[in-house]
Amino acid sequence: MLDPRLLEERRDEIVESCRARRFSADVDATIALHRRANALRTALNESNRLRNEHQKSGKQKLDPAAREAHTAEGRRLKDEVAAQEEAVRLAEAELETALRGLPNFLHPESPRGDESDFAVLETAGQPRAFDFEPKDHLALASALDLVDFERAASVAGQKFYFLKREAALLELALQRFALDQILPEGFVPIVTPDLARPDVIEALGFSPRGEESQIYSIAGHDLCLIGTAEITLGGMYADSIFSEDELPLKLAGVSHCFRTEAGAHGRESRGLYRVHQFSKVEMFVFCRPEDSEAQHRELLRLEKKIFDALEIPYRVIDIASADLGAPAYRKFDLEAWMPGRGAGGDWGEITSTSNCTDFQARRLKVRFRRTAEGESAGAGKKNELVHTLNGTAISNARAIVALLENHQQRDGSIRIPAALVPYLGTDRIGPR
RNA sequence: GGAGAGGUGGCCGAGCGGUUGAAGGCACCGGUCUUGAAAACCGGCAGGGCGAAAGUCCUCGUGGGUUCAAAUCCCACCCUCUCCGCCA
Repeated sequence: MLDPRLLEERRDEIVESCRARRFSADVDATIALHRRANALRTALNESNRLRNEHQKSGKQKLDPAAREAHTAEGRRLKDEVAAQEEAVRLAEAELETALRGLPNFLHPESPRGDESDFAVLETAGQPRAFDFEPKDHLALASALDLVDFERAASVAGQKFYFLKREAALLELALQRFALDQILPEGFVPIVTPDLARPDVIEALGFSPRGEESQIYSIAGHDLCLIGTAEITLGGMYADSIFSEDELPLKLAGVSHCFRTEAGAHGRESRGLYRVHQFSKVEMFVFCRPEDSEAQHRELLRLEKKIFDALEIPYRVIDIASADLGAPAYRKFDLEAWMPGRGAGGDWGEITSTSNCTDFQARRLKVRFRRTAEGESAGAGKKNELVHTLNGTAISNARAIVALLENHQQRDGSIRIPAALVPYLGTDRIGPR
């Protein structure tokens, strides 16, 4: 959520952000709502002040007639305040709804345009030149008996899967491998709940309800399955105040992720690429505003480190404005080369890292206290909102796709990159 | 799921229906003292809205209610803890 006080001051930027993200939102109407809510709030304050004064005067001894008059006036003031409170409540609710429709500011360097208008920041590794016809991960996994979509469909439905044999171990190995890559950087490893309350999900900027929702709801309970540990990790510190020396706080969340993939049919989504459930190690950072850009680069660096070690070619893209979503100020994705994707191979998203600045922190009420360095007085400093960032360390289903397709051998076996061998316990899967 | 206890400021913890936005302690900040640090002592210090400021308003889990007046009384809900049951 944006700071309503910045609406007028930075109106043009917000309008530009809406346009660039293809958000239809009325910024000027929101400004008007903010003004109206403020005016009503100020009027209510004045009424409250009068009421407080009246109440104080009621503490003295009064003769019966005066007491009766006083009580009557007290009732009148009470009713007046109640009416104004209702008006304020409505106005503020309206403002909040409008505010929720506004996206974050846009990083000046984020490419403007649609999904396909991303900028390629760099490419690492070379797509492998095969001396045989490479298969896609589904063919490879079927031949090696690593997945079972058919039986999963009968158990849970389409787009669920059983991972079998080395694939099951690979899932666990990748998680621990990814954790070991980032823990030395100061991340606290955390296994989070896989469910969360709708209000937490909303506070992080996701929509738990509605036709288009990517979020599963639990029938009979006020709970949803999380789409990412970003939700639980962000919610973990909702309504808290850090001291400056606690920042940056870096969390490495391990969770399952669930997505309805509503409206995703027909897109390139064979096999494990787009599924309803996968597990993920997610990095989440709370930091000072002045540090968030550097932290964003740091998350990107760690993502690259992980896929470098997995010997998977990838490119880094700077996501274009219309593909950014509401909370992200800027977003970088890693796209791995997937030889089995499309006709002759294609890039496929494997990680994503976003700087959400204070957009999530505002609704979550995550703040920090500066330790008053240099300031003369030291007192009277306001607490500030932190910035939040998130980034994928490893997202399992897609990491497995990339591993199988990139490291397949002529005989149908899969070479395991050296860095992963200690975790998986073998340097090769198959042939069978 | 059943029974009981409880949710107060960054943390711990007091709080007769009005004098309590809140005692006390810890932490933190400033100062005195000290070669320096510690200790001791003095002072400051909840969060948020509106406002240039003075100031003013709101907030004692959440939402209702009683009252001229609620952190204090009543109701509902949420959460935590203890015991019992069930269970990987």
